[in-house]
Amino acid sequence: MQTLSEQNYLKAIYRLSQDEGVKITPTAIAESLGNNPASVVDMIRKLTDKQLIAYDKKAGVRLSPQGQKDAVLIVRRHRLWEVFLLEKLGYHWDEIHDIAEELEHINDTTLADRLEKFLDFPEYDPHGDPIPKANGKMAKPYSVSLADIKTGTTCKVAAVRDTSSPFLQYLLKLDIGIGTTISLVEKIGYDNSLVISINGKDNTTVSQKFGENILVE
Amino acid sequence: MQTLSEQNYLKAIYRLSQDEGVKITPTAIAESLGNNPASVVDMIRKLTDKQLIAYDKKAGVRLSPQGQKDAVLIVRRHRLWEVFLLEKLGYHWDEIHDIAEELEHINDTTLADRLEKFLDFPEYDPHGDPIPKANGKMAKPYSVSLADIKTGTTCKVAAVRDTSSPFLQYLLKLDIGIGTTISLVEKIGYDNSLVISINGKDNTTVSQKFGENILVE
DNA sequence: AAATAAAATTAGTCTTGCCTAATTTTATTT
DNA sequence: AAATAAAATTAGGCAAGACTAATTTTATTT
Repeated sequence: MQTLSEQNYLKAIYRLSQDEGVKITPTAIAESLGNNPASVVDMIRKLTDKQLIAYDKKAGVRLSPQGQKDAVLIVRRHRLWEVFLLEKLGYHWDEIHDIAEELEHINDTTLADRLEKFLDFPEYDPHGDPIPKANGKMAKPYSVSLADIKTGTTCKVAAVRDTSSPFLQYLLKLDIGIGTTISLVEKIGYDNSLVISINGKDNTTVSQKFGENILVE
Repeated sequence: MQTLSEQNYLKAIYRLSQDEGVKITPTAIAESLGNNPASVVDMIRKLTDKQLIAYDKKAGVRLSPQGQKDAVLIVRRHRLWEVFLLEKLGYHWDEIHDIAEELEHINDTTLADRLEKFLDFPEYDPHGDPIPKANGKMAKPYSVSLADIKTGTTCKVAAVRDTSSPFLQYLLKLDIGIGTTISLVEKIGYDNSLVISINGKDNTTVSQKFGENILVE
């Protein structure tokens, strides 16, 4: 098994690899973890030695089959714990990420499977991210954002891209959660702000950045 | 807050301080953690600087009020997680200690309290150890062992002193758990072995060490 | 009380995982 | 293509937390 740090690197690389066609560079990993690129180079060497990743200057960093498996397991644990914290312990969705970030590292052969069963095999976590099954398979993540849809369309919130507390608290204030109905009333050409109607209520204007962080179906 | 290592030292010192009247020496701590005494001396300095312990050559190591508080909180978390693992996830009592050992370090202001509520405020953990309340108070631990009672007496298993997997698996094989009725039929003078009857069934002979690790009421 | 044994401490080392500063390599402009 | 900017890498260092070996202090025997 890996150290805590190694696991966090694997997770970061996995997350970056979700943006298909984007090369995973040391700098990108460094930014993602808030570390110095020099530290990343060290860790790339270590993870390469352990055969968890492969690094090629041209292609960037890629997870090996084993690295992929390990990363997915960490993500699985993270998302299952998030469901537990929300559903069983009554946390709000803006409070669970950081705690799950610690819980995900607890490693026991049957823990994730037992937790999954206890939670009745949830498909998605409270932020709308699909939960990998024990075999590593999972539903396709949502990918269409509120900023992508056509003016006049109505959709439902399926997931959030940003799981940070400030963003989620803002959503709470706007009364937006998973399943909320949103209509895109107008796109402001000047700065791509979005005028939306939440659950059929009065119009609200939100930024492009905001819209990009809400995934819909 | 403390590092993982610091927390483990606090916990070890707390555990040792449960044997009243016994001086807590660097060597004792080292043995308890499987570390080298030299490492313990380093950590004693660090914890002293942080005012979590006080060290006096004569009196040995003692927890400060803050250190005591922190240690009890770790124990509280450990025992609550053990209840969770057994009752909610269906683990057996010989499997939970090591997992709880990791879970206990997860630090969030409300996590332990929420977990306690979710578990319906258990008083004892699956090994019979009392669970500290949020204010640090807890029931008195059981202290009379099977080796302490008089021949001919019948009692109930209240707790186990040894929570290691081998011991608990042995108990499983003997069909002994918390609440099991045991009668002490005879003490063998030669080596203090105990002849016992479990739940009124045929006699079994167990060692003195075994008897000392079973606490009864 | 001296001799011996045990415990505590110090000194120095190692690994992990991070850092900064300097340098080299690769990309992007002009 | 040369100049410049950005990214990657190397070198050297630091703190935490462990270790071993050597030394000093304290306890226990004889």
